[in-house]
Amino acid sequence: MTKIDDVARLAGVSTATVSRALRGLPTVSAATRHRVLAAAEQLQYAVSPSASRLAGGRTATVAVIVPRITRWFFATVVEAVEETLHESGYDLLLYNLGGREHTRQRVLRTANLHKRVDAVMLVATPLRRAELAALTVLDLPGVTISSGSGVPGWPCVRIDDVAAARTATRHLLDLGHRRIAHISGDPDDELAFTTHLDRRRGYREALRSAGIEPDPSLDVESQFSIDGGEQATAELLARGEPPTAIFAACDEMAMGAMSAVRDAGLRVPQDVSVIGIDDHDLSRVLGLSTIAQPATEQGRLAARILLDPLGGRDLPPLGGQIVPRPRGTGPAEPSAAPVILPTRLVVRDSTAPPRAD
Amino acid sequence: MTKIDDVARLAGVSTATVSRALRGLPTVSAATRHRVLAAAEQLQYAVSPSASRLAGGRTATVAVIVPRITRWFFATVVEAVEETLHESGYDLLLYNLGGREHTRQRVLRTANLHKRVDAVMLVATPLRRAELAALTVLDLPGVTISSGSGVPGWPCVRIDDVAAARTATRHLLDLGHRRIAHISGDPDDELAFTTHLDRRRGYREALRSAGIEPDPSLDVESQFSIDGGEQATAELLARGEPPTAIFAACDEMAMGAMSAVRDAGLRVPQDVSVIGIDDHDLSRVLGLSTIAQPATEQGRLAARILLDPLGGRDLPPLGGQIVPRPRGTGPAEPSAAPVILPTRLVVRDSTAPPRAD
DNA sequence: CTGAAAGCGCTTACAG
DNA sequence: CTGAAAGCGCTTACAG
Repeated sequence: MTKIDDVARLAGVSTATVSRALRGLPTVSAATRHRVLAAAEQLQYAVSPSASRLAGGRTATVAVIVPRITRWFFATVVEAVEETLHESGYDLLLYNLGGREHTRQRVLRTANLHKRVDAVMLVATPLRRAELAALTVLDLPGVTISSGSGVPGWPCVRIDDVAAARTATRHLLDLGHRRIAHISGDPDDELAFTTHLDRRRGYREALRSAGIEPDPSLDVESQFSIDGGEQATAELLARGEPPTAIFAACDEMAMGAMSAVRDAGLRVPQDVSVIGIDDHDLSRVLGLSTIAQPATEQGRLAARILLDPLGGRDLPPLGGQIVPRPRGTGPAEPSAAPVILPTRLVVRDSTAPPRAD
Repeated sequence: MTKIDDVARLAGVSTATVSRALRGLPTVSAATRHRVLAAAEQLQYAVSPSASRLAGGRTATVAVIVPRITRWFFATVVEAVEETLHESGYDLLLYNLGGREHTRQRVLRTANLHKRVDAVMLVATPLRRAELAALTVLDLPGVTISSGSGVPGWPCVRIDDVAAARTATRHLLDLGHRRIAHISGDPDDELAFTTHLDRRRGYREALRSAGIEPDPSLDVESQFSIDGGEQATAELLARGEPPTAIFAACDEMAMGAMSAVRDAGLRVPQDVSVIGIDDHDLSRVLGLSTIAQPATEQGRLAARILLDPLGGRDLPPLGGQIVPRPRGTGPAEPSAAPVILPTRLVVRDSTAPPRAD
């Protein structure tokens, strides 16, 4: 393979000049740059990332850590992040925790991230104390999306989960429901996934605002998945007097709920209304009412916030309609407020007034 | 940060010995290894990947290229690949083509992959001539999953798309359908995505075997997505005499088809039967009949086939029930036959005999 | 089994 | 605007 020396020789300049010209540094004359580019082109020269990283001290790589790439929200976020990162010349190292403890321990360790990436993006993965310490040692920049407890010094992009849950619950209340169940979060969740806690809080707040004391027997914990929603709902329907409406903590659970309601011989929404949070690709097809959250925008915005101080190539300046607050030019302030993106109630066919009996 | 010299000094050995001990090379005495490990532990030493890659000539990184990470099949494959790769100490660089031509040109170029990865995994992305040439120059090992035209010298893991489509169509024929429509693949597909061509072929073969000449007006092209399935079906139902059954090239299209059938005031399966291919997570919930394909197994197997000659760490030997043929110890033979994984007809509620009118 | 030394292929002060 | 030289932090023959 051709190396930088070959290009230097052909262009009749030093390797330092080749390096500068190829990276577009301003301190190269137009004529020289032109010759270097032509030589590199002719020789099909491609820089060695390892050598460049070792000498330059930056990897132009970001670690993106998600709980499960197969879930709608995470896949959608990653798709947006991938595009933004690659546009700016950054590589994306994907880590899928998959609920496996040993994976988590391997990934979120000083040794793994050290010198491997310039920054970390953590999606819906609140850190434990030891993990936080490991990252602190590295002093890496990073950004979190939808993470309960943020990382000190890292910006955070998210929605207001409490408000989203409140809106969903209120929609059911407005329709006249009083027995409103909630299905949510991993009970044995070692991973401290806090999203479902916020959503439960919003659910309870909305009920109390309506003068209803939350009924623990209408609050079932399960997995954040289709199967989880199905199981939780089956359990709910088996317990004495069934609810007239179910607020599921995410659309995938809501889909499982719809399925379980039908399996029990009941109809959605005539017998049981169902609402979720997300606006999953399939929610429209299923007629599922939901609180839409902007997954693509969260991914894109988080990636740009991350890249901004790193100085990505070809990155258009931050600003425009999606950024709700002005940002300084330096690194993010330690206690920067999270960037909250808006959600929106989408009413479809899965919610209706309770039967009048 | 602590470097290899620090560890060497503390352990009282040379850096060469530290390097060998840390990588588990056999030519280190137990006592020395022990001292080195203790020193590394004490200093919290983590090797610099860039330095190691530059000196060692291998990156321990694999590029995984998928059309769209947000689709069920690709997300599921990537999840399995990620686990297998990381278990073996390899990094996963994710590339999501996303149907964007410029992304594709950037990724599948000699310059991008050169020295960045040790191998490439190409999922459902048949290569064009120029791209093939670019990869050939690199002489990189690789593996393809579900790629129409393979890459010479690269093993391929896939299902038999023609047979899967034949089975789906035959299921509809067996139920008594005669007017069977097919909805499939991207018409303006610059990406040469050949999966839909194979599936169409299977559809036509099955019809002909049953003495039915395929009716072009029952064969509609669209996008490989929910929306695509919806549009194609709407179009189909608007054209004169509607079909009594629809075979969709993938489950996502089938879901769109179910939705469109209902939007047209018809019932599934009473008025129109629908079947897809995949066994998407949601297919069970939707009661969608389908041809199940093993996405996780394809990903895992392809990753292991890739890693086998590269010599991944901690990789259990290939073999066991999922590998249908014995493999040599050397690199894959140029003309190795594709590894075909089995599919399975799953009958649910979306297919039934046509109405007798 | 272990070490001294070269070398991997770049980038970065520094000097001019 | 450009070049000579050092250095990034490892691994790998080679020699012992």
